[in-house]
Amino acid sequence: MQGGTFLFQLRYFCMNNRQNKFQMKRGVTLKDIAQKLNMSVSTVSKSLSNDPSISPPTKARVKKLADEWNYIPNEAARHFKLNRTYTIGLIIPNLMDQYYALAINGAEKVAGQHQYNVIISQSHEDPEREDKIVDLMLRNRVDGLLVAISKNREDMSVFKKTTYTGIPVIFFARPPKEDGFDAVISDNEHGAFKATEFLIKKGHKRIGHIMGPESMSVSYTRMEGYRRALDKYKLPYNSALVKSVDFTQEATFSAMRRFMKMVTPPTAFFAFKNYIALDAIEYLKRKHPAMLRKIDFAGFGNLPLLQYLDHKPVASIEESSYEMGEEAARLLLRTIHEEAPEEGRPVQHIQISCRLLAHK
Amino acid sequence: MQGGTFLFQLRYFCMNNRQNKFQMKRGVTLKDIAQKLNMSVSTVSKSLSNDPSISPPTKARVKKLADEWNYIPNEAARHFKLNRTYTIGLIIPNLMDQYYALAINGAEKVAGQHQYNVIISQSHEDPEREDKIVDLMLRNRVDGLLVAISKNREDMSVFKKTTYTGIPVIFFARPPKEDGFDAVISDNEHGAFKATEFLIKKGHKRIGHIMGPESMSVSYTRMEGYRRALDKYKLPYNSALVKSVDFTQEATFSAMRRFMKMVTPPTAFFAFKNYIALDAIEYLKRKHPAMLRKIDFAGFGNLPLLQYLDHKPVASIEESSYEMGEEAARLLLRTIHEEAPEEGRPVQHIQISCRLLAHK
DNA sequence: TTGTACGCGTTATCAA
DNA sequence: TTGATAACGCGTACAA
Repeated sequence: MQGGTFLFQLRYFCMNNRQNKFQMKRGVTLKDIAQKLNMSVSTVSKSLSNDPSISPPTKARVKKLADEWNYIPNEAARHFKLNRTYTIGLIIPNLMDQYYALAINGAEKVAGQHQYNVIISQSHEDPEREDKIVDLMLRNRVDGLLVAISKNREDMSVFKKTTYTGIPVIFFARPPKEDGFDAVISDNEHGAFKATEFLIKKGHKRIGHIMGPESMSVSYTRMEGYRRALDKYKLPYNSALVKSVDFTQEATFSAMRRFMKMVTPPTAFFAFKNYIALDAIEYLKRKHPAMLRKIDFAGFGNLPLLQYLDHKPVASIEESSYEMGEEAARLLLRTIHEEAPEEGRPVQHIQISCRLLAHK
Repeated sequence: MQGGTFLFQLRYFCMNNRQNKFQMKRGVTLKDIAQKLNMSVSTVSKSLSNDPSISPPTKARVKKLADEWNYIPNEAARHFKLNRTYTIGLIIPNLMDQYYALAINGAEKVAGQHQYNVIISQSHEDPEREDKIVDLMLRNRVDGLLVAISKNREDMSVFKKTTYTGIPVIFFARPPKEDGFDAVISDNEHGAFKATEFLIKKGHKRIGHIMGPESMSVSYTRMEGYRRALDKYKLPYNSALVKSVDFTQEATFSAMRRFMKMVTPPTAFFAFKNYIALDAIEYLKRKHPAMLRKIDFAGFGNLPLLQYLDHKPVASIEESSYEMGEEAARLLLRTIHEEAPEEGRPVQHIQISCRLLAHK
């Protein structure tokens, strides 16, 4: 059924010539097959789904023609009837961040295992854009939403609305500040603790923290871990050693400038994430090359690109974002398949533990 | 219309209590609104689409209730009727490659501008998996396909079938070996020429080429550019200086091992792409640290991560993958909206020119 | 063993 | 100005 079939296909399409491109036939339907074979649509439908009530010869005829005509079942129609699209929407800040790319892989895997499609969209850290994406996805009737919210998100009403409408939303990586939402997150506090502890054990007494944006709750959680580590090892906490950045290179440069201007700058930094640490290292390269080898960094995110770097963090907190994507998707599917989502259900939280990874 | 509305929503959902979770109502419909207001569905539909034949008071009543009940139009149903899903499928080898991540951004932008959704899937360089993805996407009736084929793809029949069925396919970045397919690609030969020329002008006389997989046509195109540059500058072409790899680190290491074993190893390399150059540099770091500063690399792909590297290629060929994604999506949408796709149409090719980018 | 009828949410057409 | 009806592709309960 190679070339010949294709030509036949072409003829077939030419036959039902509809002028309007928007009404153009886009694929063979059960009806087409039924007409050709002089039988009813339901017989064709049953034949193709191997219904035992259909006689083998009939089945054979149907399957033969379906094959020749290259029939492809229309899942959209099937789902339409079921009132579900078997599609989940995935909203992330940025595809270029390998962390999210990995999480997507995990989510896609789980979704695929359950015959779900995934549609991905990026907020580019813009809450307004995020709102539009949610709206678009709801219009397209995704069965659920997987969201790593943009860093400046304040108003959670869109997501509340979504949940109340019966479309479950699972947050991952970046939980909302507000309580009451299902979420899958890393064990951020413990990870931060371990990273800081690693630096302390390496002998550092004065450790700075390049904190994440103040608009994100994770920033505080990680800061708390940093603080707990200092406490445990009887090091003083000094708020001057904590500076918040917004992920832009400029912000990190500016923070580093202020750090390095101090009378006694920190000898090590725990960074909210390693993309930030890389910018901080870049700053040292440009402005304080002599310090490069004296200052240690540790941060979240064991990025594949780290392997190529000469100057890199001494330790990373491996966040298992692939696993997080998997877990988030699993939780979402579970929620989707739950009975009676109207009933009150406890908020679900899943924590993925982090691993400390010393480099070199 | 905050909290109160939501509660109402809840009650609303509880009222039509259907046991079966698969038949559960998932959102307010036109019918619901029509029933409540004692009018026909068509009136409601027209009111919401601002049909001039509906009286302003009626429109107002409808819109008010639609708002209160938080009506969200069901695009799936709408598309179902129109026989199109306003969704395009995007198949790439790997999301972790920033090159594709950027291309996706470009494609998404253009698709979004035309109210199209994008569903993304990764082949992970596995043709079989790619086949399954195509099948799945066709079952879901995407309106068109954007594909960067996996490196080992030999049999193009799936895509032929797709095209003949009336679903346009645009290839990008990696065109098929076979002719006859629409594609958007970089000006690979010229890019390769410029990269090699750059190395020559830097004084190198013995330039190796770490070639891409032999299964990919682009590999030959880039090799041709390399060869043309040698020719132009009267340097001898030596097939021993060309070694093909398959993107794995092991393959690149092995190629470099053979290169460095030569009596006079190359003093510079033109790499099929910079991810390969990075592995080659990594090899030198481990095995020939002394040579690190003496050997130059140039390759395709100006990756954002390059900025953080100490040892990096001296030049990159900027492929404008964002632009390529845009162009590919544009071409696809144009093809989708074409009248009479049955008619013979010349194969469409778009070339994106590359820019040489010297680093540091 | 096969066919008929219906419904999913929406829009377009035609009738009232 | 509004309403009734058909249609999109499919599955299924029920009738023949």
